[in-house]
Amino acid sequence: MLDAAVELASTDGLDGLTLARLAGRLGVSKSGLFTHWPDKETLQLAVVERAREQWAERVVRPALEGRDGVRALWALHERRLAFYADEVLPGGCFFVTAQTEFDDRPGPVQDRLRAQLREWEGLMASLVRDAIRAGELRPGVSPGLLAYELDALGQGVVTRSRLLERDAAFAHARGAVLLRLRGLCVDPGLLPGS
Amino acid sequence: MLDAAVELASTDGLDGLTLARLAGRLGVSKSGLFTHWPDKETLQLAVVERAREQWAERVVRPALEGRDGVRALWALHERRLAFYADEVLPGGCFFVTAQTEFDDRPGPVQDRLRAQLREWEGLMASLVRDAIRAGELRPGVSPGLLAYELDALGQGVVTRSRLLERDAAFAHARGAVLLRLRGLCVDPGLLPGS
DNA sequence: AGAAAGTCCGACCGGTCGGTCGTATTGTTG
DNA sequence: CAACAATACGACCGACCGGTCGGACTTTCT
Repeated sequence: MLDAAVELASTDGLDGLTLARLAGRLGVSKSGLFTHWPDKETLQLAVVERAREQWAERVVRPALEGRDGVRALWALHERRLAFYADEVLPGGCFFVTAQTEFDDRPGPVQDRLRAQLREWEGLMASLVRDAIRAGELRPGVSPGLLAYELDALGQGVVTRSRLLERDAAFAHARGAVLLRLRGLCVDPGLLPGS
Repeated sequence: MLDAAVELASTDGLDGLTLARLAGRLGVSKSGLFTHWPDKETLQLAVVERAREQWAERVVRPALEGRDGVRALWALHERRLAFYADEVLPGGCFFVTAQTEFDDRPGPVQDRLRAQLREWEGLMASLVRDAIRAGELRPGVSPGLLAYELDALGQGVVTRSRLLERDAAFAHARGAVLLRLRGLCVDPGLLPGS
């Protein structure tokens, strides 16, 4: 049920997500939605939470299982690109849409999105720290900076694959991170060949 | 006049840009707007065009004057960050908002945004080619890939500086591109020291 | 069986949206 | 001074927004 809402929100935004359209898509009446959520903002918060679960299920968990350090970082990036390429969400990425929409609109929704972004970058930064500690990455690399790079390079593919040449955009997103990680890796064997 | 529209659109999006609110902000009546633009889509197109002019005036032109190659690439990035840091637009960046909003909404507005994005990345890619030809950058670097990297790393700061720690976000955006260009530069003296 | 609680519905509310229209005002031209 | 185009206006339109409300149906508990 919330999955349909996440799909709609990924294309039209959390605000463009209309109660009437969501109801129509679910085959229920608009007032029926109010049985489960008292108002739109509460529904938006539920949608944000569901999007997080979906991201954890389809990107984070499969990428991290059995991996750590640099291999986990790379798997995270590849899973992310696969999530976009498979068009799991029609709008590409819920978080890109929602963060852009709410980055200058204070309130509970922004607070939740901020916390989730912090958690996501924190995950990557901590994987970087693990990799340094394990001797996989050259010491001296800033975890926060590298997390920013990886996230920005991954995020950039969403609009670019839709507005410009799709295949080239994905190739760039993949190649950029691969180049960056290879440059920092003590043992290049941890990363795929090409 | 269109400047006010660009400002509003940078925060609320091209669709969230309401005729009534724009009229109120300009101190004119809503119907007065229809004297100049037949409908909202025409106004949106005019806003997109005005945003391009503003970007050309405040970022591209000052960055390119008297520079070329790597120095021009770096100046482009620093001008871009300054544009964001100075909060020229209350929403941070018109193009980030508009591209995210219209990347899955076909039509004349999307076509225009696509053309502008192509032009922007094309400019950077061609500067990269110039730099290679001039011997400033190591040969073998892909202009398209590097343009993607520079743009993604610059774009990422917009939402991140608003949702996370502002200063850290700008430092990351600056440091990431500086590191990347320094790694490719034959003569590091072309770039600032830190 | 019957009361209570949960679920969902259609009808409706005030407000805002993009857009139209008739009109008043203004500046220009003969 | 009169005629005319340009400009701006308030009033208004149908559509859609988020949200409310009273009633119908179903399930559960006593």
